[in-house]
Parts: sequence; C-alpha cells; structure tokens
Amino acid sequence: MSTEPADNARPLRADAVRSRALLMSAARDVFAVRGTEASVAEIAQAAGLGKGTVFRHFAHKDDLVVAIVDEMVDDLVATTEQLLHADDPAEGLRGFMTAGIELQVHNQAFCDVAAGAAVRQHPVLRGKIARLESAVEALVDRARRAGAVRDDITGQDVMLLLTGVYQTAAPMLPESPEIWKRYLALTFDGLQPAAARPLPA
Amino acid sequence: MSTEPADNARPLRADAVRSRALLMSAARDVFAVRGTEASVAEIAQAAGLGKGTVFRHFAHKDDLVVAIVDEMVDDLVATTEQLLHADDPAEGLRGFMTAGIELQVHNQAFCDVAAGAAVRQHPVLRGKIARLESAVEALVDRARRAGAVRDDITGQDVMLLLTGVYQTAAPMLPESPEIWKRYLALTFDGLQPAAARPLPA
DNA sequence: ACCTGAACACCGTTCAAGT
DNA sequence: ACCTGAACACCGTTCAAGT
Repeated sequence: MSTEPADNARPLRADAVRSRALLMSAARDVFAVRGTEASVAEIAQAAGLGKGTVFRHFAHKDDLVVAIVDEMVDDLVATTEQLLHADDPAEGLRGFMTAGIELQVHNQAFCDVAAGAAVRQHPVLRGKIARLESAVEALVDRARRAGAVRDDITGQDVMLLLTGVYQTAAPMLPESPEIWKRYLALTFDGLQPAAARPLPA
Repeated sequence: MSTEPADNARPLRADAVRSRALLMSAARDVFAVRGTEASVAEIAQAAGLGKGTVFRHFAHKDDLVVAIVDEMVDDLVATTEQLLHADDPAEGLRGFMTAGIELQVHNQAFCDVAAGAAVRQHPVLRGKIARLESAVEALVDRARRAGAVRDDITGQDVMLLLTGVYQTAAPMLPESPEIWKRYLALTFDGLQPAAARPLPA
C-alpha cells in the first residue's frame, strides 16, 4: 500500500488524507509524462498544494518517486505471477518481457528508474525489485524446463534485458513506436537453445 | 578538430588559446568521472578559470559536452575503420561492439550521451553519429557477406545494441565489472544466422 | 496536525566592469 | 578580446508563521 504513510505512523487527519490523495494522483500523471526530472513545484501545482506540503508527506523528492514507481512494480509483479500459469511457458516469458518494456514505453518515470536513476538504490525499491526478480526466476525456470530457453539463462538476465531491450530501441521510438518489438524478437532469438554458445563467466 | 572554435572564427588571442586548452582538459577529466551532470562551476574550478570564461568559449554547457563527446566518437570512428580490415569479419564486428561498450564502461559522459541525454540531438553530434553509423554499416555488410551475421541485421541495429548491451549490464557493473561480456556474448548469439527467426516489421 | 510561502544553497546563464 | 564574479531565474529542501 504505497499510498499509505509509513507503517508506524498514527492515522492521518482528514485534510491530510485528502492532500495525500491529490498529491499521489498528480505525481502519477506528471511523472508518467515528464519523468523523474519533473520538479516538485510542478507536481505541487498540479495537485493544487503548496510545495511545503509535498515535503511534509515525503521528506525527499526521491521518496515520492519511489512511492509512485513502487505501485508500478507491484502491478508488474501481479502480471508476472499470472503469466506463471500461461499455457505456453515460452509465451509466458515473452509476455513478461512485453509488459516490462511497454511499461517503459508508456511511463517516463518507470523508464528513468529502470535505466538506473539513483532512486534505484532506495531500500524500499530494492526490496520490491527483489520480489519481482524471484517471480521472474520462477517464470524462467518453467520456460527452461520446457526447453524454451537455453540452460545458462537466469531470471536476473531476463530482468536486466528488460532495460537493455528498451534502451536499444529508445532513440528510434519517436519515429518508430513499435521498434522495440524488433529488438525483443532479436533478443528472444538469442535466448533460444539453438543459438546457445558458451557464455563467459 | 573539436578543440578548435567554430570554423568561421578569427584566430584566438594567446591567453584565450591557453584558457581553452585548460578548459578542454579539465572537462575531459571531470566529465569522464562524473558524467554530464558535473556542474560548469566544477569544471571551471578544475581548469583554474572563472565560470564566465567557460561560457565565453561555449555558449551553453551542452556545447561543451558535445565538444568532448565529439572527440570520443572520432576515436571510435577511427577504430571502426581499422576493424574493417580485420582478418575475420565476425571478429571485426565483435571488436567494434567491444570498443563501444568499453567506452561506456570507462567514460561516464559518453555513457550518459549514448543512453539518450538530450545533447544527442545536437546537430554537430548527430552528424558525427551518422558518420559512425556508416562506418558500422560497412562492417556489418562485410560480416553479412561472410555469413557471420544473419541477413536481416543492419548497421543501425548494431549501433543501437551498443547502448542496449551496456544498459543491460549497467546495474551489475559495480559488483561485476566484466558482466557486460556476458550480455555481449548473448546478443552476439542472437545475431547468428543459426538463431534467425523472422523479425517483426 | 497540517498547510503555506518566504528563505537558503545550489544550478545554468547573462552581463557590467575590469584588463 | 578576453576574463571575472555578481546577479538572475531556476532547483530541492527547510522552517517560521499561520489555521
């Protein structure tokens, strides 16, 4: 529940609950379009709040970014766990990669964080990313057992490739919004057992 | 000659020549370590100059970034043209990708710009990147004719994969500085004719 | 408790004053 | 011509003053 304050906090007063909801909603919209570089003043204005209020709810701008991105990673974890039951294990894995890349295509803030913005190191986000990674590990295990991916591929590889495939396509996306499908397909070909040549340690 | 001012400029006075050399040298060092987010004040101080002097030589911080990155792309173009004569066409192509990725590993500013910092759109840099791309196109053509890469791969693909492979490895580099070799190998496997399955349009 | 805007130390950029 | 630092409009963050 990232829309809630820290676990040990007392209940919020009614006006604070309202401020917080307005803030989260504005932050979702503004970050999605303008990325993590959107200013706190910009978000405060979109929420109809003073910027002091933003810092009352989130001590640092990064904490706000984390709260928003955390929600998105939650969604991605849920999607991943559903894909674990896909009929075709290979399609399950491809479905995860498609979801992760489309998230980057449609949300600038997620894209910034995935690409390695400093917020990545935030403890809350690190924990959530670890949860995602274990879900992905299960997805990869299943695909591997079905012979759909080579033996030497790990869940971490697939996680890292999520950013890699998106960043490969990124410079061309304004002109060719679907170009990421090309690089996802190319990457997927490299994951096939048929393509396997020994990888360096 | 990116250490020189614009083509149509009058010759610089002796003190300006010295300032410019100090500035370029400091910018090379500072940008390499701290990336494009290093402040102009930081570079001015490293050069022993007032920051007003920086803006006298480069009207915008971005122009200074471009001048420095431009030099690095020049070096990469030269490397690429030499690799065109490598004994093994596949090794020539792999050599280019290795050089491009190592540049990102060792130089934070190059890495920032390759990853899509706004400076990428600067006309001077766009031109230089286009030159690099045609050199890479020749390298790919040669590898394709030798049957070392699949038919549907272009020079642009290889250019884009340079960032992609680096960004895949980026989160792990502090712990595993050689991990990029794993993803380069994996990507290279995907480029093999044996791995080829039709790519989306 | 909570909200707010003025104040602070930064940033890139401009420019008047010095040589 | 060239160099410089003070001044400006931004940024994230703090905090005294208000309810």
